Amino acid sequence: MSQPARVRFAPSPTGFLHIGGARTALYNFLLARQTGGQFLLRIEDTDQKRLVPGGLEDLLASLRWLGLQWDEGPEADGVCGPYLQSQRKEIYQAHADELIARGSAYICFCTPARLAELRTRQQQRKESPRYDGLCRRLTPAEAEARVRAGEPHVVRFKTPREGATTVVDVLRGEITVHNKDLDDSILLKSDGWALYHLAAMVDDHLMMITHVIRSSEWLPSLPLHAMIHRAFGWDEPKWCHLSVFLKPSGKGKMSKRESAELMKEGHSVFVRDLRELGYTPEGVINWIALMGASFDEKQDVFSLPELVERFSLDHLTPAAAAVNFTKADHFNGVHLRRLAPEELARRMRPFFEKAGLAADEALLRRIAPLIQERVVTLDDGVEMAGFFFREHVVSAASDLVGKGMTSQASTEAVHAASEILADHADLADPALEAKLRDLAERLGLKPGQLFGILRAAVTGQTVSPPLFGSMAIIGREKVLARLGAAERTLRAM
RNA sequence: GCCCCCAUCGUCUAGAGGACCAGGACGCGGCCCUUUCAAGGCCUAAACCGGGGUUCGAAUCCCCGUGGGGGCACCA
Repeated sequence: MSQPARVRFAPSPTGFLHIGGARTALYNFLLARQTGGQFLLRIEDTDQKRLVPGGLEDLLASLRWLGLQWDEGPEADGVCGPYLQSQRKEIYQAHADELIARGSAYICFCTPARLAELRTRQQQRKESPRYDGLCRRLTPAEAEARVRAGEPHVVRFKTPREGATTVVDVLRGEITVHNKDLDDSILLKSDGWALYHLAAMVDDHLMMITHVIRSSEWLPSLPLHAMIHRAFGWDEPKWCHLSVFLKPSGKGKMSKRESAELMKEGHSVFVRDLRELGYTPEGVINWIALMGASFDEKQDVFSLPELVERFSLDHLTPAAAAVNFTKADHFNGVHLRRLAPEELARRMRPFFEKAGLAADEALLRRIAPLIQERVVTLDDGVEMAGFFFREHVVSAASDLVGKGMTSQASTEAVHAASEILADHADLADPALEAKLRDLAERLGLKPGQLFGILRAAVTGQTVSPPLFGSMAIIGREKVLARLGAAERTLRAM
């Protein structure tokens, strides 16, 4: 085992937690647990304009639902707090000052208007938009005087103009860029707030982060981030940039509109939606863990503890991965089948209640084994087993007529079956099935023909959980009542 | 436009120079089991982006091309 890793998930609460963020959080969590280290949650909320109401709450709830509890962060105080960047403004300002003192940053007075104009000119000339370094020429005395005079200003990083910067990414090896291709990025805005580049690097250092595991959209600014660490004289953390998720077609990232379309098909990229759609934390975790990774040559079903055991950054792949919702269903079904029936019942209950069915827990517990290998998501049970909770079921007349049979023959079959069933106080009697098979034979029917009619009569469905198990749970009285109703429907044809 | 990253079945991936007529999983198709639907079991089809090198030997290393992705904000 490697040294204990101190890692962090550092989202910005500008929306609801999606599977990309969840997977980043998961890998951080796994490395921390795997190495006996700590998993921190830091909220990057320096840009108050972009915050979404309820975003933070959703984030904490989604992470907890997935089972990714953080060791330090909001609602889990630690020695490195506060863990909300909005409460760390002065820390960043002090570090910006230090960078200026070290000659690695400078104060810039250029107005947004000049910057915009500069950018336009550069684009017209087909040059990359970059700050021209005008304020680099200011002497410290000049700069200080203008600051004191109240002139608006930002702090920029003084990126070397010559040479190249090399940074090592765990998944990709050395990445080298020419410094001339880099910009003098802004570190501190004119309102005094730090930008991500400064805030995140300062916090990662102060919070003693050993591995920065984040989305690969940060790769382009990796050289800047490494230079910031180096400018302070700090040791760099290990950098690990995760592959991005592409839409199912593999062409491009998921857009907002596509996410809405997905929801209609029972899929989503948002954790809160997945939960509502009847996915389990186990299924979602398993699904996203394997998008961009492989932990075993012969096995791909894992629980969270199993993932902790096997996790290693070496198992991650740098290539982008297309999201595959069919696979989410598969993993969800697998994990649903792994649940103890009582647990399945407990988890399905809210979905029955949401559907307006008074789901008695004891009854649900008896039903669970019957539908366990049939449900893909927790809400599937409602459609599959709703008939257990309803007083009456309505069967379509056409469904009550056996395959290849007349309504007359079907009526007789229902009637004869009712008489046999009436003889059994307990429909769980194992002899019952043999008797009904005998009946089928006597009537010259295949078992499937008779059972099909009974299924439709008793459950109101053509597809249902096993007939005998279902009847045993429904009970003789109700079964006979439903059969009687079916007989009346058939006679009326 | 510029910079960076990536490239094995439809999809997620195994593969770190000979163990590969390329393995697993999802999905697809077929068979078995079966009262429906599932689940389960068995089987089939399906890939090393292209071109140059290096090497006795390349899916694996290098270069070029192509394709895909990401980034170029006083957002994160």
